[in-house]
Amino acid sequence: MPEDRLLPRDTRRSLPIALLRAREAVMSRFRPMLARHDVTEQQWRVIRTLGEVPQLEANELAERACVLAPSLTRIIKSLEDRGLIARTRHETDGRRVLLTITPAGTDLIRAVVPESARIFAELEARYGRDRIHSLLDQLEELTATLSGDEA
Amino acid sequence: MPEDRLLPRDTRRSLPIALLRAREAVMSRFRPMLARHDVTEQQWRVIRTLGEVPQLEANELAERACVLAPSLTRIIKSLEDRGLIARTRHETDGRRVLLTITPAGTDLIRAVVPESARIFAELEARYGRDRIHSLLDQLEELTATLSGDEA
DNA sequence: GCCCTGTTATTAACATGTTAATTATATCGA
DNA sequence: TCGATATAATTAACATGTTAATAACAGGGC
Repeated sequence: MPEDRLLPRDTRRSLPIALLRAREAVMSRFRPMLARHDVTEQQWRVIRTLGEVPQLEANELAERACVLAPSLTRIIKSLEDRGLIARTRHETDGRRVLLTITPAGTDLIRAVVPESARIFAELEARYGRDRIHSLLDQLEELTATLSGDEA
Repeated sequence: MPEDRLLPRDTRRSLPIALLRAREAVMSRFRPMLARHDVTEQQWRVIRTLGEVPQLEANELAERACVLAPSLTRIIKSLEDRGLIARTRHETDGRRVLLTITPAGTDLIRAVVPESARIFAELEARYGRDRIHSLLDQLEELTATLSGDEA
């Protein structure tokens, strides 16, 4: 067993890389459609998240949309300039920022959702609905297990 | 069933977001260690990949390390300046760039690998070795299915 | 040998990721 | 009330993602 090459583990079986590749394989199907609507993947997550509730505080929005606070600050600025979301100050706590979606924002959601559903349906047809749900279950369990406690 | 809220699909069951969260949960365990060695996650993927073969062309390296060409250009510049990798021109084809790891690069690998293995072992212990392999299988199948043909 | 075309890598321009520092506001306790 | 501490958001600085354009070279057909 010559050691001329260093083998960290099994690179072809790396969990982080497998997650990265799978994510890219999935997103490459959605990105062109989102680009046609002039939104990035992250901007779409923010808009869609705001479409689900009457209003959200910035930190909650960041958590749900899976974007870091500095990114959210920039995205909010951009989406507010485009009139897709609205920013308000909390009444009693001047630090907090409240976000809501605008009518233009809901219009965008209504335009994107059917296309998104179509793409996802084709993905389900290709890979199998039950297998996707099974995969989702395992991903959620992994996430829950690892974020359980810090160590 | 009032329609005051728009429900794209089941946001809490979004495959792209689940992959993103899982990836973040995993990487958050490795990032601090890599930071102590002054490399980013992507730089580490590049270095580790080069540690597995005598030499690689840039396009092959980008593919294996899962970084886009423009990112690789920047990373190569940085790692070459730090003496961790070496860049050569292909003998007969002036367009191609050949990359090899340097002794300093292999030193870094030797320093990082044990720590990486320790972190991964703890992850395996926590989530289960067989479950991780099962998850890897499914991720690879999903990736293969979706990148099978373009549509 | 020369144009045409395709390929490889780089650059450009902008958006986001990532960590640390900073600002603004709240809250608590003396 | 004041001052110390904590929290929310922003900013700063750098690295990477993403797409499009460009530069540099190869190869084929004439």
